[in-house]
Amino acid sequence: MQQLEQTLKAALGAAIKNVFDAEVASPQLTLQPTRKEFAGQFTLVTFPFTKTLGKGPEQIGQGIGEWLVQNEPLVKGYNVVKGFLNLEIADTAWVELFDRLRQQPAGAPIETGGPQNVVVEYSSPNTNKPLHLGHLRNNFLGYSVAEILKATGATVNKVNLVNDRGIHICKSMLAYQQYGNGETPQQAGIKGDHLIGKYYVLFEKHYREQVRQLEAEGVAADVAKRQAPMMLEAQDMLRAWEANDEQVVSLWRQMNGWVYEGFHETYQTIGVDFDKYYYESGTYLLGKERVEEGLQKGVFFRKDDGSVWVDLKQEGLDEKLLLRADGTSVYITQDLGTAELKYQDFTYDLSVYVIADEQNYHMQVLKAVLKKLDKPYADAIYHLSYGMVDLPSGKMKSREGTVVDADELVREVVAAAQAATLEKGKTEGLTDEQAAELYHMLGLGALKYYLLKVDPKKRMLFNPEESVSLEGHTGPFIQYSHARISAIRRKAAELGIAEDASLTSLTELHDTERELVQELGRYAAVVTEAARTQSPALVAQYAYDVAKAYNRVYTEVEIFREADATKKAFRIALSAQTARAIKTSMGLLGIQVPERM
RNA sequence: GGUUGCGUAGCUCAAUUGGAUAGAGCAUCUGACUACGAAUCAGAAGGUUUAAGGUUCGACUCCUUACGUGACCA
Repeated sequence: MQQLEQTLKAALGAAIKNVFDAEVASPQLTLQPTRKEFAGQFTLVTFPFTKTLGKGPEQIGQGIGEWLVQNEPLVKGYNVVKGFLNLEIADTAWVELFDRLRQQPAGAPIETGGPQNVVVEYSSPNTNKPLHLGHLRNNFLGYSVAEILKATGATVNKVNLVNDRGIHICKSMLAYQQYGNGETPQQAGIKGDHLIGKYYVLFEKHYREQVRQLEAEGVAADVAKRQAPMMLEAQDMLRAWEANDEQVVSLWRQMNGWVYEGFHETYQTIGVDFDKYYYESGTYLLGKERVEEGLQKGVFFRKDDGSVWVDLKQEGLDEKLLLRADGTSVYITQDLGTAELKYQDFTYDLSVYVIADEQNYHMQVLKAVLKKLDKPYADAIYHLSYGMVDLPSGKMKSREGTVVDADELVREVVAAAQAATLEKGKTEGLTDEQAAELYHMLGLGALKYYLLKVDPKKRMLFNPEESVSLEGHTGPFIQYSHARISAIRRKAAELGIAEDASLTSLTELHDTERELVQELGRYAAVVTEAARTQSPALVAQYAYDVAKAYNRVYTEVEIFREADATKKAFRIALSAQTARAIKTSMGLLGIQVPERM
């Protein structure tokens, strides 16, 4: 389609030169798709030229349109509505475009001139509780953005930075030590991450009890929170951990090991993966070195109490703590170390951090601090800041128990897909194993699409009923379209109709066919834009548009009953190409599509 | 208090980055299966784009103010 637009733009330039004897820079010639209610496929807005050409917008449109019809074979007709020149492109051009599309090798990179060596950090869980709905949006986004960037020919490494140390981890450990009786995931019959989550909750429960007790004894609220025995013990444990206390470290290893097994299982289930893991326990010391470096360079300063700060007022930010008075690290300390490690490992020209928008300020600070340190990789850092997921009941709050657990949610969407499939009686001829695979594909397709179709930057509402819906603007709608096309292709194969027949004798298209070809032609532009803005939502919308356009063709024209052999061959080829477009764009979202459903 | 994001149909989301009569899905109503897969398609209804001003050929989009709502920083 780019070629087609290039040719058109060149012709438009020539038209303006010939009719109005003026030059217009090519970037000023912006073509947009013609709105449905008017004839044509491309529209030129002529308002911007009224000044330079000294004519009215309609006059300009008429002049250009007339010249194009006379001199440019691509343009078969035009109409002018106010300042809009609508161009009708000859069907032969659309057939040629289609022919080029289907001959493109699968997986050929889309050249965008964008970054070539990318690191995408996503997921990045804490090891004190299982993954929840918010992590799912994060995971699906990260995976999809990585795939989209790969499609532009970039080398992409997906990394997971595990937050495996700190006071919150010690809380779970402490509760386990006190109430666990050596329980293991195997004994308890639950996943390791859920087991640890259980003890984290237990900590909170007993801790709050102690705070209440102290308050009842007349201790002030903030003092009670700091002085509660369990909090003090957790802090002791953190110090012991940092001092490498053998017993504490060994418990930490054991419990984190259980969590990792649990996470791994979840990652496999939801179909995401990582090329490399980083652990904050392995990067925070390097971060401390960077703080030292900043002190030596004189870009950081030490306060009287010994804490280390950076002044970012020049950058429009504030003063920021980098190291506590007791020498222990804060979040940003380890982030400095991780950024450096990642650069050592991958020498990226783009480093994406998939992190919720509540950390906007933090990420600005990180980038600014790295710039202060004069790190070459500071500018390559990009915060893919996504909005939080709300529930119909409001915000998810772990303290109020309103958190939607990821594993449970996945089970529910798969069960819903199973129920719907059984109700429709579509399991005929499938083995139990194939059926289970299908339910999984559909359930996850619904959930992933639901979370990815919204602009990442925006906060979104999670409605449990809509997330498992299989109709309308959903993943399963698109999957269904693919399955239906597959049925057609199977039949075509049985009938011996080739998908790559020559189409040179085809000169006329049905309106719906033309619209579908135009959709198919947008693919490269959509991926380019999605990569630039790091927005899988654009790809999600595109996959839907393609499926929708195909379904219209399907009801409007006949395929196997078509008498004209060329038209029949074209429709089979169009079906095949549509299936390919659906499969690849859904693939960029991490969603698989079935052959039958 | 300071910084910052958001506000579009009853609900959930779009709107090619300043372009035409603001589009989809859900929900509601109507129509299309003895056909190639109805998890589909077609149609109806639904809007002062929170409000008021401003910028210009043109504003959901940019600017100002107010209101509502969220996040972050103390």
